[in-house]
Amino acid sequence: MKLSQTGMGTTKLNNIDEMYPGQSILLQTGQLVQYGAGLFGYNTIPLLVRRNVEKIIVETLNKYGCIEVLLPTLQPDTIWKNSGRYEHYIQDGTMLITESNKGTFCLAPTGEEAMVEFVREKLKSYKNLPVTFYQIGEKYRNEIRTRGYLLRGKAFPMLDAYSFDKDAEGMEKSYKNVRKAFLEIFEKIGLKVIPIVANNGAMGGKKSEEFMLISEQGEDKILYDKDTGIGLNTEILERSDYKEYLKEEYGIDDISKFKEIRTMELGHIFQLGTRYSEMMNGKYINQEGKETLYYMGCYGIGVSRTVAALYEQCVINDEKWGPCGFVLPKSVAPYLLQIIPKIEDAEKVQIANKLYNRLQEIGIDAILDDRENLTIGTKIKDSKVLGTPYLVVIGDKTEGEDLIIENNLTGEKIKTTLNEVEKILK
RNA sequence: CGAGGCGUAGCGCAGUUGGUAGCGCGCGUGGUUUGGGACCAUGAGGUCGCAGGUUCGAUCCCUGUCGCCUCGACCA
Repeated sequence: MKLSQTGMGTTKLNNIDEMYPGQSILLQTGQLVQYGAGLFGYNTIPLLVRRNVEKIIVETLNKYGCIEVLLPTLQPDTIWKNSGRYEHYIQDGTMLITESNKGTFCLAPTGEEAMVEFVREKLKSYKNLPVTFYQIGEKYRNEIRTRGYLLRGKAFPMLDAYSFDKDAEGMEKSYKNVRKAFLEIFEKIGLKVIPIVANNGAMGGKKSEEFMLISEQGEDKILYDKDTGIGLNTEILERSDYKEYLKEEYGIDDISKFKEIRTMELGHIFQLGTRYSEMMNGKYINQEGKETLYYMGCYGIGVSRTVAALYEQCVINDEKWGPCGFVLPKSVAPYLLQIIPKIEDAEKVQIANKLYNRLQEIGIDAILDDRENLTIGTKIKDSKVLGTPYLVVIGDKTEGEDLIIENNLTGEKIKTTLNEVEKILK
């Protein structure tokens, strides 16, 4: 990518939001654009980060045997009326609807209804079970109060997965499968996320866990035991049967040692049992030829929230400048290297172009800072604003094709040559 | 929906005890620069959120309204 073509200039940072410095920087530098409360547009780099996160999710779930599909977000109101959730979601204002001369349509806040409709045609026999379908699609929730930019918005991409099983035992197995996949996903992305006991709340069902990132920026409070790694959402304590619930479903006896910490909920998984199958008449034909209710599980990851959490986590907090940019982890950084030539020196520009073209040929995306009238210092700062993990300056100190690659995270400088750069980037 | 705060140039902000507006950054042009947000000169850019009211005159005062942010309530 040639930086001059992106329109993504940078600016001096001012008055960074103390609570969410990362997203504040994204907004001030035009990488995110706000359209209203909880409504955001993405410039190319955050968009590509989001795609990379989605790619990790897709590849991992596929590896765990899940099947990707895509369901419509704009849905006829009938499927919500049939499931009985229409009134609830309209009353609490969560679901947005749009009227037309062809009837009323709902902007789906979640996907259970659509998924049960989807499998109705596909999973007629026990021979088709078990299966887990998933999609990554935009969800719409008219939140009463948005919060923390992308952390709680009104329109956001969400991974939602649904497992269908013959019985409770199968459901437990599917649940564990996705649970493991989720842990792997967050590990690959580079976020230390812990699964904790959650209240299954409005979703009903049996067992439920949330995938939490420990962070003061989160809106959840959990009780957590550092030594055992076991935690639970404080919402649980509002249940009258919480002691039995913890003991029976999770084998937790004693929570006296647990300490309260703040976290950000990035994912949530549920064992639904037959509750939704009953509501939506989701049935298959069993071995005896009888119609039987599915045992379902559902699983979600807030994709944009994960991207926001990731950006917030990799903010550079400079002693002199304060929060002044990012170093994105290599696992999701769309561009690994920022090439900064001394633009007035034709020879250096030529070397920079050669490097850029060569990397492009071998499939490594780099940013070439071809903007004029900016000092090299400014461009180095900008590599951090954009979150690029490595930078190389091609200027007066550069001799021929010998290059010095700088690691933006560690500050380490590594000598290499134009033809061997990729060895360092890997 | 309860409580508080804020709406002035693309971004971040001043300001006018009422006489239609400035600063820094960014942007255009000319020049000097170029290894950790360079500098000089010169330009462009605003219905001061919107609507009423008071006034000779409102961006400023009053009323209403809309939008945004934070805390609370709520929440797959």
